[in-house]
Amino acid sequence: MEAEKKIKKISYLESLNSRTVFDENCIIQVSFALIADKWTLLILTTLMQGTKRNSDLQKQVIGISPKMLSQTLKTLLKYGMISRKVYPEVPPRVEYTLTEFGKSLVEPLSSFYNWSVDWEDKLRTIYKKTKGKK
Amino acid sequence: MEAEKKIKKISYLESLNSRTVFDENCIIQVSFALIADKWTLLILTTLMQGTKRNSDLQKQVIGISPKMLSQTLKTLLKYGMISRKVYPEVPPRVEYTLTEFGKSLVEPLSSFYNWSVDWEDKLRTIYKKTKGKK
DNA sequence: TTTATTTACTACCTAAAAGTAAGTTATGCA
DNA sequence: TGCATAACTTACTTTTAGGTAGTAAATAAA
Repeated sequence: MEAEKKIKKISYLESLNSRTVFDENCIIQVSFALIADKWTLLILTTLMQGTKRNSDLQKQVIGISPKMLSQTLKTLLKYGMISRKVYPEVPPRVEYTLTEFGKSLVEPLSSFYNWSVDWEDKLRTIYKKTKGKK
Repeated sequence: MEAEKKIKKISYLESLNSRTVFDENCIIQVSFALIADKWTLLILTTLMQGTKRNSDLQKQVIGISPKMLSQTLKTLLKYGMISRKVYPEVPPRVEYTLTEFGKSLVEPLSSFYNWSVDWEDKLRTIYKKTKGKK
């Protein structure tokens, strides 16, 4: 990224004054309300690798139930973040792909991924201590 | 950011092969399990503005209940992402500040913030349609 | 016609998250 | 001691997330 663009980008957050209110009129609260949950972010991250079938996702996103997978895909479809293509085959084949809107999340999600890698030891220690419970 | 660093950073995600499994041994699943929820991310984003008191956060993070605020702050304290300083005054004053670990989230959170601003119209349309319900 | 296979949906249930409201602690000073 | 106030906690209730199991659609091949 060019230094110029970087400066512009960080400035959004720095432009907030200390009395900025984060309500539903604030776009960051809106976006967190829509996508800030574990399964949604994991599925989006997985789809960044490319087109996937339902069964691929079921294999890759360990721990997700078939119901949550279908439900989350349906929501992302409704949001326009993924597209769905059905192949008239037997057995049926359905493929999910990120739309341009979905792909726009590559940067924030990569950023989170990098952060996780950088702080891996610390994060694992916390996770063990809390056993995933907050 | 220098182009070199940028390349290194994006490569974490690109280095995954298409059969990578996202289970609890995968660091991205661990980090999402710990912090991927609306209130946690909103409080962290707010604290990126600097030190805040409980009552400041209550005023800025619209919609959060006092219980959720206390609870989330307690969790972040346990994670070592924020520090807590009590001033022996009347009435009591307690200030919360991001630790170095907490500050390390500036980049991913800024990235999300920028994304939200870039897609503001689309996000608001979705939010209205769904009324925040998934 | 029956079978096989993937996807998706529904109904029912349990567990966890989160809201409400009331009460408690901590604090320094009068 | 009593007070005033911010910060915090607890008990209770409601809401939402999530799991399991069963079923249906699709259709080519047996």
